[in-house]
Amino acid sequence: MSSKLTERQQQVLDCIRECLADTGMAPTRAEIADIMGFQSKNAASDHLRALERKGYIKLHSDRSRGIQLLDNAYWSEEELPIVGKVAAGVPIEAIENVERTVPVPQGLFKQRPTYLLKVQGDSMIDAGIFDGDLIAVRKSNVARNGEIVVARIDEEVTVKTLKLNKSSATLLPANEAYEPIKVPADQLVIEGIFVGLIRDPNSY
Amino acid sequence: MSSKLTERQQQVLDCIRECLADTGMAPTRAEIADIMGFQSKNAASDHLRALERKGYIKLHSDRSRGIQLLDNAYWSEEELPIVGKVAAGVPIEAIENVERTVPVPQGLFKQRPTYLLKVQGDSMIDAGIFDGDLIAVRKSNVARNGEIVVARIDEEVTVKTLKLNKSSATLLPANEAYEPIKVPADQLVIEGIFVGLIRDPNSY
DNA sequence: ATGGGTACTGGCAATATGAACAGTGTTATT
DNA sequence: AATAACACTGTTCATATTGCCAGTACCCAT
Repeated sequence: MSSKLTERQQQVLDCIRECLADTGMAPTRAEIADIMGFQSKNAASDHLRALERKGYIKLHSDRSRGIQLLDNAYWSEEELPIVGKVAAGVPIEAIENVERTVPVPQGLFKQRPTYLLKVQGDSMIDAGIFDGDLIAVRKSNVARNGEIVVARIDEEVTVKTLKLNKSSATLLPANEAYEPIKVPADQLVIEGIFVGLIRDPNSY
Repeated sequence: MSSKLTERQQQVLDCIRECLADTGMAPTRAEIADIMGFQSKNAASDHLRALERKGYIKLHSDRSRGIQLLDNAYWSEEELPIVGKVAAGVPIEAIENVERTVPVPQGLFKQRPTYLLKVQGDSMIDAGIFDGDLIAVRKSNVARNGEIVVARIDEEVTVKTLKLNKSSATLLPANEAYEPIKVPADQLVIEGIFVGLIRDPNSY
């Protein structure tokens, strides 16, 4: 259907999306020009016409901010992949690991998740994260003290609470049966931050 | 927080929601007046100012269509109401109790929830249901043994695991600090069944 | 080499829109 | 009886915004 966008057009589309997410209003041509760094409003106009021609937006003529996003329901739902059993050495975002996708609406969680991870094991049971739960993860390689993170140590991925010391980090389980894991700061790879949880008691 | 709306103001708010859902654009004062049947744009202006004062919308001055819906997501489709503190005697689905709505996509949970309930207290903590969690509830007046239910005893609403005996029922908490509640079958009112859980660690 | 799509600058006119001001009438509260 | 909030009509003015025309320049496929 919708033909491919050029890099610039994609940037303009992203810019519109951001405005929408930010203020709830579509931008004016002048605002787009301002954000994108154009000297002329008409540059934005041209891009908008291109985006409409390619089927990504609908322009309501003579209406202020009359830009309507089409195709992907950006503002109703976003399909997030569920990353399942993570094989050793495979990056967590590898497509091979995607079991299925689940629609997660924007704004369900304060922080927007990048993907979902199916929890295995009960090491975070005292934090209310159970085996089989889906956790919403925002991809990030940094995290703050006390946050629940998805971390990788030696090709293994776990969910733990992050405790930061001066030169090392500790991954804290939430289950007495498990021991805290102390990791030198340079061996720890943060994959993402826990931003939400979804549990379905009827799931299989 | 946000004070109560008059009927007219509610209608104007609905009108804005519809415009947003329909075209992706907030309406102008003239459009509101047109839809609502006002002869004067200023009638719409007055209502908008009232809505802003009461905390339902944000008006961006001097911007066309500068109406931003606050708190809840603007594009209502599969929005489920969050039922908060349930006052004694008030039916759980009373409109007065609706704090806000959250978009929940169909298919997120195996069983489709009817509403969301914000959990208060830690009586189900061992079942991974924490204070502040949102639980998705399917309205039902029957439940099977072992299911986690939303039940009402003497005008009070609680979330517990249901244990059915011959002539009575027991509501089982998941916290050692709480005692099981034995209820004659005819005094127990099932409000709904626990069908899912949503947790946002960043929610205030 | 020619035409079309992309990616802009710059400017102008028409209109869409918000804001402010001056009123009228009703209802609820003090 | 006075005050405030509500629910409007009607008008004017400033400015926000769109739409369009005229150019320039680059790249790609015929």
